Amino acid sequence: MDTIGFARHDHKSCEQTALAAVEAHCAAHKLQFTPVRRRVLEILLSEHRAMGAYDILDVLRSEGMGSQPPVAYRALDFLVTHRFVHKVERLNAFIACTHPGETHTPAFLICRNCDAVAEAQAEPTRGILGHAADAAGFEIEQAVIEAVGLCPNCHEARTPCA
Amino acid sequence: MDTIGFARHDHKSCEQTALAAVEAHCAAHKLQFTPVRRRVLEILLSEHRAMGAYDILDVLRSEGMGSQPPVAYRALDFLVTHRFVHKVERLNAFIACTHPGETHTPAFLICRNCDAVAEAQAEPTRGILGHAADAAGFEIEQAVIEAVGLCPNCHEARTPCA
DNA sequence: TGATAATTGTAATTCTATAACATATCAAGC
DNA sequence: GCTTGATATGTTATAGAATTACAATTATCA
Repeated sequence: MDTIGFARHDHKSCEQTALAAVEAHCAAHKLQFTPVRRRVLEILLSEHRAMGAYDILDVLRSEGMGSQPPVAYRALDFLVTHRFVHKVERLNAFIACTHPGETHTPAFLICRNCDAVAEAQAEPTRGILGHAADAAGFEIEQAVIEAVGLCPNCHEARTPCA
Repeated sequence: MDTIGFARHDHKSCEQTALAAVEAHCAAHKLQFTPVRRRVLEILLSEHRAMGAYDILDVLRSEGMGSQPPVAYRALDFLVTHRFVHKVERLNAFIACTHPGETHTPAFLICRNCDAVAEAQAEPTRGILGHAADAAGFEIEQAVIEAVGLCPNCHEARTPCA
């Protein structure tokens, strides 16, 4: 329901809101929101799409902030650990969280045509998966939920008169 | 519910059943179930666990069936395309389907301690994810659903007197 | 049989991620 | 303020996963 999804919207404001939320969260939990970490988050927020670690690294490099993979991966580790950024397994890529700070289980809608990614919400411990896990005696700690398909824009483009 | 899951069971028979089902499906659909493809499936069925492409390649190599990555990846492509094998994105690994031939959306329960993987069932177009997709105008074609946590065996080992 | 498509073999490369170790910076107690 | 231990960064090298490109072979079917 809170899939802002594939619609265009005011980047600047969602970017600033997210950044402020992360800043607040770090301050509250005594986390070091260092320049590299901040910059990586800013890059992801401003691009507003899933980016590979090396794409991010290219930007960092061009800005003189470290040019070796571990620099990017370590910043991403921090951001992912604290749920400010999510990893999209299917794309081996990373995307800024659309509502950092809140606890949640992200689910992603990935367009196979344009690679756009929208973040939705899931509740893996409920529903069929939850029942299967219970039946198997499996304790779910974390879930990767990624749907691949066509986003509204690409879907429209392919079925002109539907 | 049909998570045979983490319990021990008769490998030999599930192996043969699956292989027969794949053979039948290929015959019925005029698919070329070539020696390499068959061998890769056999390896995955007999190991009965998620294996990396290079693990599989090592076995092929030791048997003189091709020693370069594309050999393994192409066989895996075929097997994944026809749903005889699934890719576990979280592990960059592949696992034989426990009920090939039937159309289904696999969901995986991955133990973070012993890397055991159980296949369960999901219905991504239903539930919260389905609603979110509908709301966003997104058409789900395929889904990756992977839960990470502790399997019954490892869970037990960690909480001795629970 | 001959033409076409599908599959396999092989070499090289690209993309993704981590290990290991040195250096620098931060945070807290003295 | 200084010391100390922990945390973070810089850098080199390497490991792991996957694909491109092209040649050679094998299957399929008219």
